[in-house]
Amino acid sequence: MAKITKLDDIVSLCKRRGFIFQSSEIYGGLASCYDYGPLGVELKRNVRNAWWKRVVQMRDDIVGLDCSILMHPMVWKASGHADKFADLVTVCRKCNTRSRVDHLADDGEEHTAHVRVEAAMAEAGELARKKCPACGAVGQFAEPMAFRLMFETEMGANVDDTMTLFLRPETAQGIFVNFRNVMDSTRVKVPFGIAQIGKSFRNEVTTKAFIFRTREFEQAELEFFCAPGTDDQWYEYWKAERFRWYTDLGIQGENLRLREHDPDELAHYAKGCVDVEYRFPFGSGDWQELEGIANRTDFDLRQHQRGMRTMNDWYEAGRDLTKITLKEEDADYIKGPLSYFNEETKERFVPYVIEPSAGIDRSTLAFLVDAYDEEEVKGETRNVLRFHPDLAPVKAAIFPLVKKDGMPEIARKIYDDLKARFTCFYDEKGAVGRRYRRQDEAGTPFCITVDGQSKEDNTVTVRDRDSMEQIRVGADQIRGYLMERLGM
RNA sequence: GCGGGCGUAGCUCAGUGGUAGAGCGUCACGUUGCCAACGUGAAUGUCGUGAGUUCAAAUCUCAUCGCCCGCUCCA
Repeated sequence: MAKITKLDDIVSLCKRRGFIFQSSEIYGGLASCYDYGPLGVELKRNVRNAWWKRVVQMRDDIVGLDCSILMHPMVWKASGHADKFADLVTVCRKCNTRSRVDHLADDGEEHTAHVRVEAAMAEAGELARKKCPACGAVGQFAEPMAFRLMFETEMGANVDDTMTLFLRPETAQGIFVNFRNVMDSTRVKVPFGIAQIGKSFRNEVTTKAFIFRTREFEQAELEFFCAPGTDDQWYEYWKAERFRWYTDLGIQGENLRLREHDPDELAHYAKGCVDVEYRFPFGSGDWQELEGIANRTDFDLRQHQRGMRTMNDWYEAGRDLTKITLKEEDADYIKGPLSYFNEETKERFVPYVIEPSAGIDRSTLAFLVDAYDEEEVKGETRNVLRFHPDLAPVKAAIFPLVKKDGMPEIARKIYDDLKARFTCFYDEKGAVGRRYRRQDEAGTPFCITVDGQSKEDNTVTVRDRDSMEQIRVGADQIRGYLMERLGM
């Protein structure tokens, strides 16, 4: 089995078959942005739907949400993004290595704790005595560059009355700020989860690697709220459950793994974090993150309780986020507005959160790469995408063997019937063998062919993508047959 | 942001100053009639973009955009 190993081959396949195009290509392209073509949009939608079905539809303890990309600026003050997503970076003039100012220490002693951007600014003045962690040169740093990791935009048509907003860098915060609303409207009880799929935006320092790291990307996030003390078991549960989702959809086990973060790698609020990683064929064949599953403790809800208490300061500071600091927590925070009351135990607490956060674009790429296969058939190379039926962009293609003798009419009728149930493709042009192979490269699981015999006994052939074997099925049973084989 | 490589048809690529090409794919017709068959014919190019040098630029120079690899970075 010859697997493609170069990213270029994948990019080429994606363009050739209409999965993924460079954004704004006729204008020379726009860095880090990609468009999904006719097959790609179906694939990506299927990935999204597979996630939603598993995480929301099939469960009675999780509900969905779809919140706006633009949110109140205070959301990002409370979450910490407004501070931390503005890291200062400097370059060592001697070795050209870039370092974050807040990562530098005197005489090169390393520390990785995040500090507020104001503090980093203050530190920037002291670069003269900082040591480059790469080459050891002291005081060779250039003027620090401020990286705004959140996209900014303005709301308001009247230029004199606009407010600067951020495009969300993650969908999770929209869930936290709607925690109260969902609680009040849906009669859910802890433990329960809120799930959301949507676009997020980050000004990544580096992008690259095709659609793996882009500045505009789609996330599928679940915030699963549980009682303190039960968080460890739910964390373990979601690790296993999320890993299984990928393998159930056909990712080969040897290309997938869970990687637990080291304690010093954890964000300050996280109690535990594990990545679901896939071995992508780019870079040095490195394992790359598809999804992170974190135990975020009660950090987020408590932060938003602090944010709610800070609103007056924000107004008084002329709505300038940079001029305020979050108010300290109420001593009685556990009874705050985002707390939960358990009727049975009569206990009130701020729920802990387990967060599985998956990248839809990354997963789509992984499913695409993993499904790709080449095999030798009679001296010819057959390219085939062995998608799981749930993910296949087109579920069945319907052909007349030849474009005459009434075969197209019968095939059309079958096509019209099937397309109401799932995505189908009709093709009557050229040799049937070529049509089969084209569908192989699109990953279509089944091809239905109407031939001479169809008119006599009302049967058609069903050709299997993976084995290339054909069987005859009654034309009036074809729908049920396919639905069953497709697991629908 | 640094270093290296690359950018010519939908894809893979050839083309080192003098008429823009090949294979594959696509389309049409014929033939065939179950696995990328064959025959004939056809369409498709801002040679990434812009400027410069030159009688003449895909080719030389500069700038710029984009992609890949390696650093760096990365909740």
